[in-house]
Parts: sequence; structure tokens; C-alpha cells
Amino acid sequence: MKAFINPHAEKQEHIINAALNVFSRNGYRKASMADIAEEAGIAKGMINYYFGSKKNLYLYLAELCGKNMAEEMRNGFDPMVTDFFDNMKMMTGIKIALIREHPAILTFLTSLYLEKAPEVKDNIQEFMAEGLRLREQFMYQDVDISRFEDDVDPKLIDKLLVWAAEGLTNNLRQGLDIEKIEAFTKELYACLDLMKKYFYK
Amino acid sequence: MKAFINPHAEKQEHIINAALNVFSRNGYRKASMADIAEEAGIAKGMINYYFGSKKNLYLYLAELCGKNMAEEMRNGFDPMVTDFFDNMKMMTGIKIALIREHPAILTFLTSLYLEKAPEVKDNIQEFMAEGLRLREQFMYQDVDISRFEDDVDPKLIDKLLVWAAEGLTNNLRQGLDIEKIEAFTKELYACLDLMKKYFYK
Amino acid sequence: MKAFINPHAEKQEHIINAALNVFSRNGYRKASMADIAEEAGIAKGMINYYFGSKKNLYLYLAELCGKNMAEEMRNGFDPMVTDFFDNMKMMTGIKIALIREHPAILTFLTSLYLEKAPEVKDNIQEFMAEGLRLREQFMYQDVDISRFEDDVDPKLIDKLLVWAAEGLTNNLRQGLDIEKIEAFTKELYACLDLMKKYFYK
Amino acid sequence: MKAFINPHAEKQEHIINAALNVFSRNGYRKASMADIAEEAGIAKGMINYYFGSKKNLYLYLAELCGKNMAEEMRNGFDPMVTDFFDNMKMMTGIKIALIREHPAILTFLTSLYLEKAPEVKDNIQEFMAEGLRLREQFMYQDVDISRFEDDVDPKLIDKLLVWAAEGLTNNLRQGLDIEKIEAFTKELYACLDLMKKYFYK
DNA sequence: AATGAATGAGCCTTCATTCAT
DNA sequence: GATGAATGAAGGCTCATTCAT
Repeated sequence: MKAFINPHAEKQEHIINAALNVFSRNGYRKASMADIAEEAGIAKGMINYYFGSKKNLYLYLAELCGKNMAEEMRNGFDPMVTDFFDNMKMMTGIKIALIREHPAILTFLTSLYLEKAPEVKDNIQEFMAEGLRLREQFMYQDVDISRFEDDVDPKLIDKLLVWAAEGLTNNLRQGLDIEKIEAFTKELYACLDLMKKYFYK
Repeated sequence: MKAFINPHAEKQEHIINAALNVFSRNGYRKASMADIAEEAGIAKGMINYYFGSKKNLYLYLAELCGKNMAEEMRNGFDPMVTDFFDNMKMMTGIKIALIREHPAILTFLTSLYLEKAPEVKDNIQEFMAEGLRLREQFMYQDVDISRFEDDVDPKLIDKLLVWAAEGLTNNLRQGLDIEKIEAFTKELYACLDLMKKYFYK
Repeated sequence: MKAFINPHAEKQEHIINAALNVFSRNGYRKASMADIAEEAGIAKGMINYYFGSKKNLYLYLAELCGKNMAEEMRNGFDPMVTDFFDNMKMMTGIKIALIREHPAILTFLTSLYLEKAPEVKDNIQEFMAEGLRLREQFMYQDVDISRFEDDVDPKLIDKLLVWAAEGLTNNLRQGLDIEKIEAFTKELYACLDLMKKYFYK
Repeated sequence: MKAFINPHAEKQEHIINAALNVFSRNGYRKASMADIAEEAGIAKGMINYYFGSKKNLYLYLAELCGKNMAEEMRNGFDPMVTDFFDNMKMMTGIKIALIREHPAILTFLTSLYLEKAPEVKDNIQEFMAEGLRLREQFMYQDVDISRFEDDVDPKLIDKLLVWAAEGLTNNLRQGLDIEKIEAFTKELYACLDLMKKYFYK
């Protein structure tokens, strides 16, 4: 991929941002190269010149956003936090900060979950698996799970919360406005607080 | 719509099943009438003959599946159950029974949540709202919520569980094999048990 | 063509009337066999059973209407009239009477002029030529053209009036309501009167 | 519409000419984009690329031809002519000159009168109304109608002649060869001469 | 005789991709 | 490097015609 060696990085930036928006808005299928080109303010041909094909562009964006998110997580992560639920809140906080700064990235990552176009579905699976692996790693790093009641399995609670986060994300599908997100987040935090209170010894 | 009065119901069955599968796999946009026709083993024109248009077919399926699910729920529901978590287990059980018998129905209903095609999004919203209304009704019918600790809001717990169910469903999107579903369900039940134990007075 | 020997003439009547209306309203191309069948209250298949094909039906109607018009002309024609312009008025009157009684026939004949679908255009030419031949025959039967000024060629005046009638018919294309027709006819008669006054010796 | 600003005007010329021919021959409905593309010697997609849609193309042609005709009329009109019939001859002459140079334009404009496709009928009405308004304006500009006998209404004669012109045009619909046109025109002129002689004081 | 389900060609339109300039 | 005109496959839909019943 020429994407990394090209000196005219600025033009690629435009394409990337435009593509993130258009793909997020419309999904893979309905997003048209012409729309992306127009939003990027460049000629249609250039997208294929830089990224080879629509599919390639899409997967490149997936990788890019995934890496971005990983880095954000690495930068924002505070290893001092040892409580399971505090840790979870922290990671949620990092994501929300990313949404504030680069809404398109998270919108796009979210849209990945919803994408069903067979042309790209298989490749997407890998990215999502990789994302989960990363989350796992951060989630249990230096966390003290001995505080849980003996018959409460943290892994199980975690699974529940991952599912909930996913479902919650679904609900944000259309129009990721920051207020709605924070309202949901507050409710999620309330749940975490209850669990912390009643599931701990 | 001829769909309800046509004597040649068998052929329509084929179309319906094929369409459920193809729409579930590909989403509205990418699902092609030609694919559905081929999977149904009929000529391209017949789908429009029976259902008028792609959109019509899609919305018909939505309604059909919704009604089916509602009826299943009504039939299977046991009003004797007054416990919040038992009630939830019962409703989950009903859904799983439906999956066993008509996997395509639930797969399709699930895919509705993910649909972004503007041609059908508005209509889908209504179906989903109706579905939530129905669930609400069953969920809190004759349920004794006084068993919860005073600072545990059942509505909040419910919300968390709805999200989780949604997220869990997402994970089942591709390849709804029954074993995986039961494994997930078992984990969900374990969560419910923990909550019942620790969130109650 | 079975059309003439079939005992179930009533059913054919229905088809014929429905087809006249539908063709007149929509032209050859856009008129659909399904529409005709529905308007006739019979099964789609019967049209082809009786008339072979859409084109055949169309041309049959053309012939039928042409013959009908010819007969009407023969029946209504008064051979006592020897004046050129009176004769023309009489023939116009016959046509208008036909419109009153069977609007569909004249509407259809009119629509023939406008039909451009190449499938039927050539065949239509013949019918129209035949119609003109017939008109010629009636127009100059026992007519005394010696009343014209010497330098006024009745054939030329006739040609002008034929063109005018055709153009006038064009203007009636949409919505052949009888009032509009009579208004136009009155104006045409006024022209004839002027000509009779000034073009005669 | 790109039609006016695109530098590659030559290709559009091809499309325009091909479309004029195909629409004139077949009418709106039966004229197929594929036929036009083939006659223009270009790929199917290009017509939509340049003109957006079939309807758009059709209406663009209507406007183009209407304007062309109007301009031709303005350029060729001699305001010195004050006689009703001479004026009419002059305007006829202008049209015939246009036919000689761009036969397709007049053929298309003529075909507009006959178009019944509901997709475009309403829009066409406007163009035709505009055309009539223009004709009216030129027809009675500086014309001395006092030469008519008192009981001869020029407006009525005009109406007759408009109808005749329309009917005459109908007869030319297929195969607008210039010789036939001039023969007809000569006959029309002969009529005008007669009227000038006998309808004037 | 009568029906209408079934077929498949053809329509208009969209769009990823290519390539001459 | 950059452009956007050009291509052609594919999509949803319509409909004359056929044919099993």
C-alpha cells in the first residue's frame, strides 16, 4: 500500500476523513467512491490511485482506526488503578474522550460491527477479534479480583458488561451525539456502582 | 398484498424463507432480488409478483416475524411467575425455543436492528418500538419488584440486561448454531442468578 | 382470427371495450395486457387466447373501428346533399354523433394518429390510408363543384380542411369532452360558411 | 445539469442528435436509453452521466429546441411585413429553413405534440404554451387586419390555419423529406393566396 | 374454456474501476 | 501526479407471453 510512503500525506488525510464519514453514514455498500471523492475535494481517480480499491480503502480505515484506538488506550491507561470496576470506568472514559476528539473514528469502528457486506465481512471479523484481545489485556492488567465474593466470577461479569456495551453501542447507531452517549454512560456507571457494592465481599 | 390470500402458499413459503436468509446475511441493500429468487428456486419476476417490491417484501417479513414472535411470547408466557429474574429466564427460554424451530425468524429480527438503509429505516423503527413495548408489557406483568434492595433500581438492571441481550445477539449474528446459543444462555442465566442472590434483600 | 367465429361474443365485447379505453388512455406501449384484462373483468390469458397477441389485438381494434366508422358514414350519408360545404358539415355531424354514442371508438381512432410504437406503425399507416380513401369517395359523390370561383380549386380547399380537421383532432387528444368538441365544430362551421360565401361565384 | 458547462461538447452533441432522432421516431416511452447510446456511439452510462435521467434529457431537448426555434424566429422575422398572409408565409419560410438545416429539431418539436407519457406530459404543456405565446406575438405584430372583409374574423382564419399547419405537420411525421415539405408548403401558400384575394375588401 | 402463476427479456439507473490526457 | 470521462456489469422493476391446471 502506497499509503505510508506517499509524500502527499495531506491529500490522503482528506480522503481518510472523508471516507470515515461517508462509510459511517452509509455503510460499505451505499457509500460511493464519488461521494468520498467529493467530500475529500479530490478527483475520483485518486482514491483508487492511493488505495487501490474501495474494499482496500475500507479495510485500511479499519486497521487505521483500530491502531488509533489501541494507541489511545495505551496512552490513557493508568496502571495504578487496580479495581475491576474503576478500571472499566477508566477505559470507558478513554473511549469517550476519543469520541469527543475524533468522532468519525469511533463512528466508523461502530459501523464495522454493523457491516454485513460479504465483500468485507470476513476481514472485519479479524479486526474485531483483535480489538477484543486488546481489551482483555488492558482489562485484567494489575486488577485485584480477590475483592469479589467467592461465587462471583469476574470473567462472567465482564462478559455481561462487554455484551451490554455492545448493545448500548447499537443503540447509538444513528446520530452519535455526545449528550446521548453521556446519558447512557451515566447509567452504565450506576450499574457498575451497584455491582461494586453488592458483588464485593 | 397477495401474500395472505394466495392459495399457492408453498411457493411463497420458499420466497419468505429465502428472503429471510438472504436479508439476514446481507442486509437490505446488498440483498439482491436475484439472489433471493435463486435461493427460492423461482423466477426473478415472481417476487415482485407476490410482494410488489423489495421494500414491501422486507417490511412484510418484518411484520410477519414480529407477529410470530409476539404470538410465541403470548403462548409461552406463564403469568404465575412473579419473580423478576425468573420472568426474564422464561422469556429468554421462549425465544430460544423459537430459534430452534425457526432460526431464520430470529436471525432476521436481529438483522433489523442493524439495518441502516434509509429506504426502510423509518418503517423499521416502528416495528422495533412495537417490539420493545411488547417486551415491557410482559416483563413487568405481575412481577414483584419489592424484593430488590432499596437502592437497586429494577428498571436500571433491566436496561443493562436488554443491552446485554442485544450485544449477545450481535455475537450470534453469523452462524446461529444452537450450541453456541445455549452456551451463551447458560452464562446469561448465571448472571441472573448472581443478581438474584446479591441484589435482593 | 377467432374473433369472428367465437360464440362467446360477449366476453370479446368486454375485451374490446376495455382495450379501446386502455389503449386510448395510454397508447400502445404503456397499455398493459393486465390492465385490459382487469378492466374487462377476465383473466389475462384470455386476451391472448382470443386475439393472439397485444399487437394483434391492437390492429384488430383498428380494423374494427375503421369498419364501424365506415358503416356509420354509409348509414348517415344523405346523397341528396350536393353542396361541397354542406356535405362536409354533414360528414362532420356523422362523426360527432358517433363520438356521442361510442366515444371510445373515435378516441381510439384518434389515438392511432399519435401512435409511434414501431411495432404497429406500419400497419397503422394502411388503416389511415384506407380511411382517407373512404372519405374521398363520400366527399365528392354527387357534389356540384361548379359553384366555386374559377380560380378556386375545391381539391385544394378540401386538403386544407382535412389538415385542419386533423390538427383540430390533435387538440382534443386529452379528454375528448363533448362540449369542447362542439365548440371547435362551431368554429369550423363558421369557417365553412365564410368560404361558401366568398369562394363561390 | 452539466450540459451547459462541459467542455466535451462534441460528445454531448452526439447524444443530443441521437436522442432527438430516437425520441422523434419512438416517442418518450419506447425510446430506450440503450438505443440512444448506441446511436450516439457511446456507452450506456454516459447519458445519465451527462443528463442525469431519461426525463431530464427529454426536457432538456424540449427546452433546447424551443429556444432554438424562438431564436430562429427572432432572427428571420421581418417587421416591415404588415400583411396578415404575407406574415404567415414569412413565418412558414423561417420554419422550413430550420428544417433544412436541422431536421431533427423540428421533428422533435413536432413529436412533443404527440407525447402522452405522463412522466413528461405536464412539463411539455408548458413548452407548448410558451411556443403558442411566441407565435401569437409574432403573428400579430404590426399586422394590418383592417383589410379583411368586415364579417371575416382574422382570429378565426388564423385558428383554421394553425390547425391546418398542425395537421400538415402530422403528415410529415415520418420521413421529413424536404421535397414533400415544399410541395405541401406550396399548396398552403396557394390557399393563403386565395384567402388574400377573396377575404379582403 | 378459463385461469393466473411462471418465465425471462428488457427497461432505467447506479457505480466501481480504468485510462487517455 | 491528477483528472474525470468512459465503460459495463449489476440492481430493482415491468410486462407480454406461455402453459399447467
